[in-house]
Amino acid sequence: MKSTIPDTGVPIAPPAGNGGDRQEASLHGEILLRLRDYVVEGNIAEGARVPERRLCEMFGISRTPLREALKVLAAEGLIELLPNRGARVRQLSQRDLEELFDVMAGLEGLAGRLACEAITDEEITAIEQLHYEMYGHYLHRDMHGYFQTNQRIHESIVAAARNETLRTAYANFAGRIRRVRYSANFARKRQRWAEAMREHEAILDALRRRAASELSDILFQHLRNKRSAAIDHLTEPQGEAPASP
Amino acid sequence: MKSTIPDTGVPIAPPAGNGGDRQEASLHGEILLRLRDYVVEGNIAEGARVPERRLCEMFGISRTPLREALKVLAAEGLIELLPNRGARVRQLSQRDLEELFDVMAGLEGLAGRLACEAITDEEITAIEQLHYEMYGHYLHRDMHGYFQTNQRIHESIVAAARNETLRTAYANFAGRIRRVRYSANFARKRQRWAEAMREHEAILDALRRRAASELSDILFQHLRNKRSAAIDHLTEPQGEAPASP
DNA sequence: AGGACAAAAAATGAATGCAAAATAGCTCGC
DNA sequence: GCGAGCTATTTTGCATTCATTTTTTGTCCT
Repeated sequence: MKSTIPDTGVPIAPPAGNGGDRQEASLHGEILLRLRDYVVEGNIAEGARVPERRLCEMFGISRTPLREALKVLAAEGLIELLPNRGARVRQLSQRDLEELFDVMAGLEGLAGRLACEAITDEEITAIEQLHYEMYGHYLHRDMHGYFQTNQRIHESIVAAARNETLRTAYANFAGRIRRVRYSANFARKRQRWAEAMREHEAILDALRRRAASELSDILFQHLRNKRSAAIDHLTEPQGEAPASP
Repeated sequence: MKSTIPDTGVPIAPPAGNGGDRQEASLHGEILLRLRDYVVEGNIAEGARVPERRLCEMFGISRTPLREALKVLAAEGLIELLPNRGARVRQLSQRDLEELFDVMAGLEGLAGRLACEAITDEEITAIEQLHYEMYGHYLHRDMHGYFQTNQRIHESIVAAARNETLRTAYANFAGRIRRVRYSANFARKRQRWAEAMREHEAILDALRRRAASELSDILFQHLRNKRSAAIDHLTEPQGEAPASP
């Protein structure tokens, strides 16, 4: 059987040797980054307890900085804090997911609107490149590649909005959804896939024309449709995904 | 006796008697709410240090829960945490304000869009009532009343969106801006005021027709114009506010 | 045997203690 | 008189400790 927390047996991680390139002076900041990733990547089951003690050992720290990080993650909506009963990975109901997708849709729509005001031709060209790359993945039925490129496109649009506040909020909500996305890959249906490609064409077109309101609408609808696909997938998960033999 | 708190001699604030109707089981939660209000209401100057020790005495608690609350407020963007140098009230640059207003504009646009899908006739009637009330304030040049009613209208639209996630995010960003709003009251100019009233008419009209995209556009633009007024006000603060010598 | 109650164990929430860093204060030199 | 350098105080960050609460375990009664 498989524990919710993979016991690596490893005597803790290097205190300062952070895996990525980012760095944090304070311990709680470092822990926050690592713990957030740990949760977002789905290392703890939905609704399962977040064991303070275990994590303290795992990170090689005391409870104080860990608990500080937990409070922040709770504020971000990744976990829940039950009084006197510890932290649990937040369970997203179908309604929660719908709400999250709608907020993401709104933020992307906003990003598109703002991007129209500031985006350069070079940036548009770059997005076009990504678009063709994604089309290639689509033709080759490369789900993973498609997904990644798709994400990069949306991130490029958000980046083009030139709004760090928006960027941060977007990343936050994306993290909450990603937790789910790890377990269930949406958009498996061919039909939806083709639709998504057409929508992306429309996005590019509106972007080229810097049609702010129109782009905002299209992006919103695009995410809305993603939402439907995702919810459908959760409702009837046996859709058509031929699991690897 | 019931308290392990070292008697500072100061009566401090009532431990459980919170001013509002909300309640929090845990101390850090309680402190978080109170400290957030304390900062949002502008009790600490922009960029000023947030004195841990002082606040601990003020709330009658130890540093642990206070520091947890500080971490959360930092995550919310209200304060900044400088490594080994304590917390400071976040100083919002003009650019930060622009970004915040744009995000608010996007969220309100989203709220309007979603509201069109779910709002009831009764809710619209209620908003119309508020609108007339606000119009009265406008005619009487009652800035404060106008502001409050205006806020209630926007909150009503957000509420009508039936999206708690959006509501929470909206409240968060609104808090960040409110901190500034306390010090500088925007929209002092008569012209902008009249414009805002007209925009509100258009908002109501679109809402009645459940014209989602249109309402989204109008709300975005409405906030965008508010943004301009605010920024203008900051740029030339000698507008008509007689600062104390 | 099954369930209820009680004691033990563990986990949580908050306070305190301690080392390191930063700020302030002070002396000394120019 | 003024500034550089050193020391002392304060402040921060984290670990540890203590009091409660929850959860588990064991026992007893029906």
